[in-house]
Amino acid sequence: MFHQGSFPVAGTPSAVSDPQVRALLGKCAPGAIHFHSAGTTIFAEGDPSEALFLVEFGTVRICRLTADGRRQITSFCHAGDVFGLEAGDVHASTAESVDGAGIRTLHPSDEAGFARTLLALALRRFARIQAHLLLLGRRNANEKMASFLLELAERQGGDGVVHLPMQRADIADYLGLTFETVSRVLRVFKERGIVSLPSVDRIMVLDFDALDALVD
Amino acid sequence: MFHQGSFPVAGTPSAVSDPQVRALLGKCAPGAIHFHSAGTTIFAEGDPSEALFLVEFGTVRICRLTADGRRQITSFCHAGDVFGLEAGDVHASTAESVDGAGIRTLHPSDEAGFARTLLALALRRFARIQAHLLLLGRRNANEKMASFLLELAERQGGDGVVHLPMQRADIADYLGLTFETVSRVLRVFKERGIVSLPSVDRIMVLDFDALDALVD
DNA sequence: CGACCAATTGAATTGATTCAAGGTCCGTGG
DNA sequence: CCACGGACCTTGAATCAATTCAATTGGTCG
Repeated sequence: MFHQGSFPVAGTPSAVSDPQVRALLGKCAPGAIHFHSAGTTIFAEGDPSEALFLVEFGTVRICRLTADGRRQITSFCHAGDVFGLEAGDVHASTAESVDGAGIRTLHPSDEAGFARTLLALALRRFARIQAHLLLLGRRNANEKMASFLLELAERQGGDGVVHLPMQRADIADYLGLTFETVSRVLRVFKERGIVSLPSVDRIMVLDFDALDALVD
Repeated sequence: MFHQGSFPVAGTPSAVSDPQVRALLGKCAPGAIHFHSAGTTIFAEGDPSEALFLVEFGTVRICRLTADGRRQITSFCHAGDVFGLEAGDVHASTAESVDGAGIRTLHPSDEAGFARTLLALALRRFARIQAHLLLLGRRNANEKMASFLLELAERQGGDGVVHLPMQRADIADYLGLTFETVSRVLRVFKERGIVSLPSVDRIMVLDFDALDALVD
């Protein structure tokens, strides 16, 4: 079993394919990689914002809570994603490891051109979040789930077998649903022959067209 | 009645109080102000993204549509707000005048430091949108409406009389509701003595604490 | 095996929507 | 000046999608 909490691991060089993130790495003092075991907090709402974070492996959820405990996950960050960028000097969201994640801390070495690199990243994130607004505000449970599966499938780039590093409650809080509804929608998809569910954390997409039809 | 469409008006200097926007203005060639009458499009999804826009007066809605016509308004922009910033070279959203708006076009004169200024703006917008995600995903109709009223009230900075430049359908599409629900929630607020409704486009907030209690 | 946590499934409930009238406001033209 | 038309808003009743509540099943670890 994984050790609890966060601890440093070997600082192997990042193999990041995204050119924008590579550009960012070139402008940062690369920190050590820390391992955060499943469920642990990387930073919390209100913590001072001092660095950026790069996901080396694993999955991170970025979330916010209402006073009475309802949670909204604003994004999942996978290997190669950068998170922790904030408008102010404290974090507005909490970042938690979903499944055991290796996180590299990036301390910006203040150069010219750094803002430009960061801007590109921020704008890209911005675009994704705007798409998520449409999903949360105007799509039903089936459409939300279809969108989520396609997002993961594209991200993982594979043959159609999608790995779910997060549990049902996380998916629910990302899509603005309950975990029971997530479960029910998956069953409906299975009954319709759109997916099969070889195990609880893997989904095999059999009919991409059906999912595409749902999202648009 | 207003002339249809967009036409130039006198290029009086902007009186913008926000320091970040002022900084941006200093790094841009200030374009002319165009007047866009109510309901007209400033730019549409897919249009090439070539400039930034500053709201001089009036209100602008930024929105996205699903294929079957459902609409999500991602933000309202009021006087002093900048919009039109995009990750790619085309607009991902549509911008429309809500009530007749004066819009100044800003062409970035490419200087050092421009990215930094823009980054600050983008991050601020980013923070607001993230808050909106929580609202759309995890709040009920009353809480959404309370949040919206407080947002407008703060923006207008006044005594508690809030002006609504947009109609019910716009509010609904911003909050992920139907216009009927917006209407009903306002009635409930009135019945509870939280607001009074002197006219259809003005809301007088009588009990800010009640609204605060709803949003958090 | 037994305990525990996650996921599934069913049944009842409910918050918001849909559908359908009315009502209000405002500008236009007789 | 008032009647008319149209756009927007309000309100009510019925419906429905998703939630809530409650078991039950499945999987994992000590």
